Amino acid sequence: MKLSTKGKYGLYAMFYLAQHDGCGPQPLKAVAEIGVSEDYLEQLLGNLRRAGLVHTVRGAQGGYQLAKEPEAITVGDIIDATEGPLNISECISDEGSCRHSGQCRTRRVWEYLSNSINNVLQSITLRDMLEQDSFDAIAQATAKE
Amino acid sequence: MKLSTKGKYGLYAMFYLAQHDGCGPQPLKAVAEIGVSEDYLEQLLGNLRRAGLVHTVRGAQGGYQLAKEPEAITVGDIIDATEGPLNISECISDEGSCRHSGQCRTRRVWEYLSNSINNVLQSITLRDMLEQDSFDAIAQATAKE
DNA sequence: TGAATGTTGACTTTTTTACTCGGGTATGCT
DNA sequence: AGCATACCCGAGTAAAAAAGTCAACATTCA
Repeated sequence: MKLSTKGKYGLYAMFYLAQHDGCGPQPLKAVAEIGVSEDYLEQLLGNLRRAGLVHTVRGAQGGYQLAKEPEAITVGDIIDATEGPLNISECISDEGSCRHSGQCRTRRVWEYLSNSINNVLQSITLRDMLEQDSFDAIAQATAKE
Repeated sequence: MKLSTKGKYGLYAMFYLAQHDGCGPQPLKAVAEIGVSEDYLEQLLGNLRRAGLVHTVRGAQGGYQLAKEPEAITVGDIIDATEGPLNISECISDEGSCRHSGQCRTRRVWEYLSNSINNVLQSITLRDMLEQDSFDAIAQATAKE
């Protein structure tokens, strides 16, 4: 189970925009400094725009900027917009795919897992990422022993 | 982000073995009733065996059975054995891949997410799945609102 | 008008998934 | 011993998804 590059670059890009929040629109070329080709990044920012997370200004001196305050954007929002909704098992989205009795028990496991992941992703905002201490407080709960 | 069929069938198979725990070795043909070809299932059970989760008996009247008590096997163990270890971002496993300052902030997010998912997966045992009430108690904490 | 910048959809390449297949090895039964 | 019932292993393959590229277009500013 892993994240695709879309979610990864998507978060890099959004964090970049959060760091430059209030400095006017950032052109694609600047955002691409995070280490991804402009052509590919363009697609991701398109998804983020359609999800209402970034605002764009076309034309010269245009670019991308956050559509909301950093505290109003969660990591979950970003992953959702770039990777599509979390789908651990089609068992959860497709009602018809569960036939065997044994499978219904596992279905509850996927459900529980999905909920847990979503809760975690929704609990972290871009503001938390900007402020080291804020994130530390969140992360502390589940640190490795 | 999604699970592959390996993890899914792996859990189905292990749950099947848990249901037949103490009834002697279950032949591949019987386990395949969960709805997967014998050829494919064989691979998955091979991984589960190498991970020490199932015990096999070769020859006639042979088959597969749990290597430990159901309460000693977690969903995390099974996913690990069949899908390989959780790898949200190579940022966490490969030390060299983190160069930009912005990426290091996101790295902590992946770390936190990985830990959270592992905690959830490790918290559910096959015994919990066998006993409905036991699972309900675990799942209650993160139910949807 | 022209340079800078975002928009769009199609296309290609690469990687991963999800299998299948064939030949091997071990064991129990008669 | 011989045969049937099983598990064991690694190679091969087709389909799908991911990752990235590209070309033509639309918008805005100076």
